[in-house]
Amino acid sequence: MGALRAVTELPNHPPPLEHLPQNFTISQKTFLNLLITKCTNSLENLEQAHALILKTGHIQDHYVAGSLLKCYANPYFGSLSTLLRVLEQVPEPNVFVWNSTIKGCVDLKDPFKAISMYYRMVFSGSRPNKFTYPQLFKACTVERALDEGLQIHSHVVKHGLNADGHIISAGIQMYASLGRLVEARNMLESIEESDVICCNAMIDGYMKFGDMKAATELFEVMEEKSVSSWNTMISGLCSNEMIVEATHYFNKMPEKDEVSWSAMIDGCNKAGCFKEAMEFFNQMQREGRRPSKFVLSSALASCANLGALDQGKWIHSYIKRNRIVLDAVLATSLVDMYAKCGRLDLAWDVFEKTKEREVFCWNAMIGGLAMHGRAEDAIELFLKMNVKPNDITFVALLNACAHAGFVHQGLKYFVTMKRTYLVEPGVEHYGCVVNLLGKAGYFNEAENLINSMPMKPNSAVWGALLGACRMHGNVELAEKVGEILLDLEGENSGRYTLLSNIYAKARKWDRAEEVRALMKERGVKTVAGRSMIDLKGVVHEFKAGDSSHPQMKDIHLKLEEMMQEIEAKGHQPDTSQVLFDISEEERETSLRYHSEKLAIAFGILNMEPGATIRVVKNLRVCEDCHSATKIISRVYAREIIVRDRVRYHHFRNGQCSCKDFW
DNA sequence: CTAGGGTTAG
Repeated sequence: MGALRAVTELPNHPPPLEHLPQNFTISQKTFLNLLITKCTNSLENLEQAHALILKTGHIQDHYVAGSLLKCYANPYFGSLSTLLRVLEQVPEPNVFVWNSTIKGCVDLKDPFKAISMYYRMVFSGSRPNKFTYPQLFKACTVERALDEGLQIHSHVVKHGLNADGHIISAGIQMYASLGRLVEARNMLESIEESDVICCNAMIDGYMKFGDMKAATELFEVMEEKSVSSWNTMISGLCSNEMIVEATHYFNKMPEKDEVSWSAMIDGCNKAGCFKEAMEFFNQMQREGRRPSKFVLSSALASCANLGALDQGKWIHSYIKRNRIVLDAVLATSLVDMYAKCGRLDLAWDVFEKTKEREVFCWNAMIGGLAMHGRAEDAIELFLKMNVKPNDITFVALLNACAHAGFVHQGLKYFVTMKRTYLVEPGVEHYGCVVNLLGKAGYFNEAENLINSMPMKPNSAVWGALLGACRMHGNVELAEKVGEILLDLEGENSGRYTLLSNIYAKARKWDRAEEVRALMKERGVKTVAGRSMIDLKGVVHEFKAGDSSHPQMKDIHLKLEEMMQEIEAKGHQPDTSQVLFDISEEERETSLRYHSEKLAIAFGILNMEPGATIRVVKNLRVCEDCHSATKIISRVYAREIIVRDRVRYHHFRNGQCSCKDFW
């Protein structure tokens, strides 16, 4: 503000004439320019500076006007409408003013506007330069606008700018992201000297389309590789689930930076290797490297998926200890971690303290409540949202309704999401509603909905219906849906398991056996059930049939004892489904227990009396385990929290929070 | 005169 007053007073207090520099107006302009670049901390200041610029006529100066435009492109309080209004105030914009406008449109998330501004620029006779095109290619990338991209490319060639690395790398990215790898490669070949960044962009493009061979070949022939080249390889390999190869590059690279660690840890997460991700995070600690917010956020995601509450808490305290700013993303990661580790209370603490809540943060909290079956709270929170909900929000909301059996509420939100909130329902929303209807036993309505979908129902939609058939023992429909599913997604072992279990429960043993035989015939491998439990910061993992855990003997003894105990208290073992989730080989060794029973026994064995046992399972719980766990919670006076693939089960005193509805 | 490119997070 002081600076503003000073400049306002400037014209009234000119320095003595003999000291007036010849370019006084220039220096005033420079001062103005400095002022507006320092004014970006609030819209109010910026508007005052803007008024001053208009009043003094400096808007005619392209240098000043360009800087002003840049300020209005600020993502915090900039807005496209003011940006464009400022442009209209600039007489005969020059190339710099146009470039600032184009970049502003891209930064303010209206890339098509950027392209149309370019056309206006060309039409007005301003000649684009090498600074114009990178932003335009970026705009085409975001909008997936191939036609415009081709035209812009031809302009680049026409202006003789097709040797500029900045432009070419943006062009490569555009073509590659649109799957036009040949065009991207041609662009790369068109520059004479090899440019590291262009090569990296090309490698990234190959990786995104799964062409690891081409990516590796290019990487090998590169004369000079930057750290980013290695990083690009690592994240590309990880996104193609090639963790071993990525690790190889990670270990081989001559120097690692922040991004290398982040790419490796997040890459493991993306490939579903959460334990490996944690190991890299721990390795990073051992090597004394300070994790960036990217790494912390990825590590929190690993904790969330592993149910590693202690580790997650440690990261939270690390963040506090080191006074790392809890930005919107990091706060959301924390909310998600706490919710997924079964601590809604702690998730809520973080959520409540987060000032600038973006839609992601709301989604994490609403999704967390949904997972725990707390539909009323999820709906209440949804109604308090002060930002526009997005598609994910409605997935969370509809799931909340489905978990709690709120059919009418769910249907209401399904209708209003489009009408009131202008969010177009996608196939996943239809899946949620099919799940909602099916679980409540409205099979006709669910089928009608599937038939009326504007898009082709995917396997998740049919899977939701099959799940409902299991709950209600609807064998006829299961048969029909199963056939569709095994056709649509013949490689997914879970579908065979579910269908076979439905038959088994209806005592149709021959049909159950047929499904199993079909699976074997098609060579589909079962996904082994795995349960994880976090003990003092170390995640222990159990698989049915895997006796590698050092305490396995004690665990089995404990389990035998537990089973006798609960059978005496009325638990009737249901063996019809127990054995199918594990592979043939394991079944022959006659293992009686699903992984979560092993994990629970381990917990009872090792944790202090009364401590809550938290288990995370990769599949859904079976009925036998569910009813056994209920009784265990009563007999052993333990709270047991099991997170399955879809939701939470909070067992306490012989009851489960899902009210046996899952 | 100013400015532009690749790899990492919810």
